[in-house]
Amino acid sequence: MAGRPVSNNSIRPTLESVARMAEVSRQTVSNALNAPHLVRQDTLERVRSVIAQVGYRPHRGARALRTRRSQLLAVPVFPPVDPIGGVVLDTFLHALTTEAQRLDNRVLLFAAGDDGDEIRQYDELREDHNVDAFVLTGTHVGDARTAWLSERGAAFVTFGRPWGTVAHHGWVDVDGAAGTYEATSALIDRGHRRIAFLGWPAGSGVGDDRREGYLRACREASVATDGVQSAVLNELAAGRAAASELLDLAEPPTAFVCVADTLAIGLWTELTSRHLRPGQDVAVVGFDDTPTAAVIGLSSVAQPLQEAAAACLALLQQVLSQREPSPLPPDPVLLRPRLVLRDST
Amino acid sequence: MAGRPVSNNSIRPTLESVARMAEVSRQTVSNALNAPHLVRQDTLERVRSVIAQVGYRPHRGARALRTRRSQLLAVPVFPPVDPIGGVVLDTFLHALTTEAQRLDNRVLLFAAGDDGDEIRQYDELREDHNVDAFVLTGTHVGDARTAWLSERGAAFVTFGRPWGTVAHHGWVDVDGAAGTYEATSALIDRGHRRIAFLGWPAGSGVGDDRREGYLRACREASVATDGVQSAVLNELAAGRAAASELLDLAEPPTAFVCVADTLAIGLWTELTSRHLRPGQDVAVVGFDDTPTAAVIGLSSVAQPLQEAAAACLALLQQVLSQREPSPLPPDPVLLRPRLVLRDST
DNA sequence: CCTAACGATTTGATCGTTCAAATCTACGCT
DNA sequence: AGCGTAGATTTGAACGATCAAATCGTTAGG
Repeated sequence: MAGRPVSNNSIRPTLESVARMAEVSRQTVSNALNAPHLVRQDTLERVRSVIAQVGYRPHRGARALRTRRSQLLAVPVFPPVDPIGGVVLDTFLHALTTEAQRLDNRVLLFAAGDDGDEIRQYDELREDHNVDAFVLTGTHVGDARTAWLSERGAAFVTFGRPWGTVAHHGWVDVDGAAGTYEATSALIDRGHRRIAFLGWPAGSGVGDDRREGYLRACREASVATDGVQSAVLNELAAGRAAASELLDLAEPPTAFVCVADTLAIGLWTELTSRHLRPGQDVAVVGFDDTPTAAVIGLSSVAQPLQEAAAACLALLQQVLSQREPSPLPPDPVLLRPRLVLRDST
Repeated sequence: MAGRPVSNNSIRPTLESVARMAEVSRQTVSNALNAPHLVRQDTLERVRSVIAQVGYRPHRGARALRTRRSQLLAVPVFPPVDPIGGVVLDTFLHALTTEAQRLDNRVLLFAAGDDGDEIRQYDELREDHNVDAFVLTGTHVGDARTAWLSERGAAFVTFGRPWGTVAHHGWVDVDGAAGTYEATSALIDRGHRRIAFLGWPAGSGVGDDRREGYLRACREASVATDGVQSAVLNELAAGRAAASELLDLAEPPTAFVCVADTLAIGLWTELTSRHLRPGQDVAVVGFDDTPTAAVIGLSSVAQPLQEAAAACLALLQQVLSQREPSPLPPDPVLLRPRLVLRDST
């Protein structure tokens, strides 16, 4: 049975102490760890056995000081706003943390208000904390943050496309249009010909993208879309009000595609108050596959957040592996979301 | 006179470079920063002006290597489970991050499954990452984590009482009983004499505590509690089912106190499906004041999460300021929650 | 036989800071 | 003058790792 790490002196083993014990030099131990191919086989085994025996683990602070690499990833947290959809970012954060751990990295959190504040944080995190890279979320039109980071040659990826500009950096995103296209198509396949879209006001990137998928599916199937599109803020009450209006039409929709679960659930409350049963009387599909959707049986388009997080880290590894800030960014990753069908469809 | 205008572009200023420029030694600059009282007034000013001029900021990695203090706080993240109540921990995490930043610290995230896994993470975070302290959430009966940390003299606080044992460590918690007591009393004041409690199964610490407040308020007002108490898992569906049962009683409750918003909302769905209007036909009070509660107009008991986070950091500062692990922990902090009355009461 | 080349290993310097101890200066006191 | 002392400042040595260059031992080539 392999020996468990022996706590010899309560004093933490260092490269030096391991070296003495294995009767080699510091650097050989270091090589055994970081560049094993430079070490002769028998020496390697001897060193490794001592390392295992004393339970040596390199001190990351010391390493960071020398290499200027901290193995730290900075990620922002936001004040909770959206009661339903907020969980998306939380899930992403959790996935990112897990993935980072797998790659022997860690996530350093920071809180920021506006973009300017966030940029100030970047500066501090880079300069003082030696953070290797950043993951940005919530990219928007005219994003000042990416420009700032690019100028300084900082490594970063965004979860979200660089809306409206050419990408000078790596990014990962979910193909929202593909998601709503699939959702809408599924409704059409089930015979619906009057399909409404509960969306956000134009100009939001994400919202426009998701609406596009709905429109394309309808166009291809020659389903009319006039008068059955709403554009409201991402709030339960707003969703409910918009839904109410659509249901009052002379020819009300038989199905709804929603830009987000938050709006879908707003619609849901309106339906139940009208004694309309979701799924039987009116079909509904949301977006984001929040836990709430799962609980109430709402069909929804699920973002592959785990994969998105993994992709972000893969891109970062790619960027970080290059010595100097590369002029051309890595290929962006666009992930396909998955339609989760439940009782509401 | 000052030396020639050194164009130290692009290269980060260090103690050494600042020292040269101010014509003093490294250590004097260090003292100017960390122990100004050791430096003569005029020297201090000279040094400070150079620091400001070149924008010097100490390198935290180097400092950490020497002082064995990283200014880092490790906090766990959990996979999102509770769609409604999960936001509580998120809010707490955000508050913690903000507070930590104010105190020139940062939050390092880690993901863990079970307690054993979490303990393995502690080890790594302490030994390899030099993390100064931990904040634990979700304390439970027979918690293995606190014992492990205490044994090793690690600095930590828990957000949540050490249920069932004597505290060997600092903790911050919210007085759940006080919250449900206040909620129940408010219902009694409004004339309710048949008040149900939607709670969790016994043995959960938090759940028992909150139930206790309800029981005390009823006892003091001679309101009966037999047959109107449920104990179910923290899920919407479970809450709804339990509520349904209670509403079917010969003499159904006119008011509900719920151990969590999740159950309250489960009850809510049952009410609306029975055409009972919350607030008018049946009074409801939840717990946690989640955004969902705010949206639908559900009265709820709000935890002061911002203050809780601040209190956690205050306790940690206290613990960390002592040279050696103190035998007696700092005074625990028990915060009073706040009853937020809305339409449902 | 000499030397070049290569693989394996060691040595010295360095990252930027703080700790611990040494030095220097000025001043008051006998 | 000599001495002790406190305050201000400097010096050398860590902290624990990696980088860059030097060294050593072997082997192959001419």
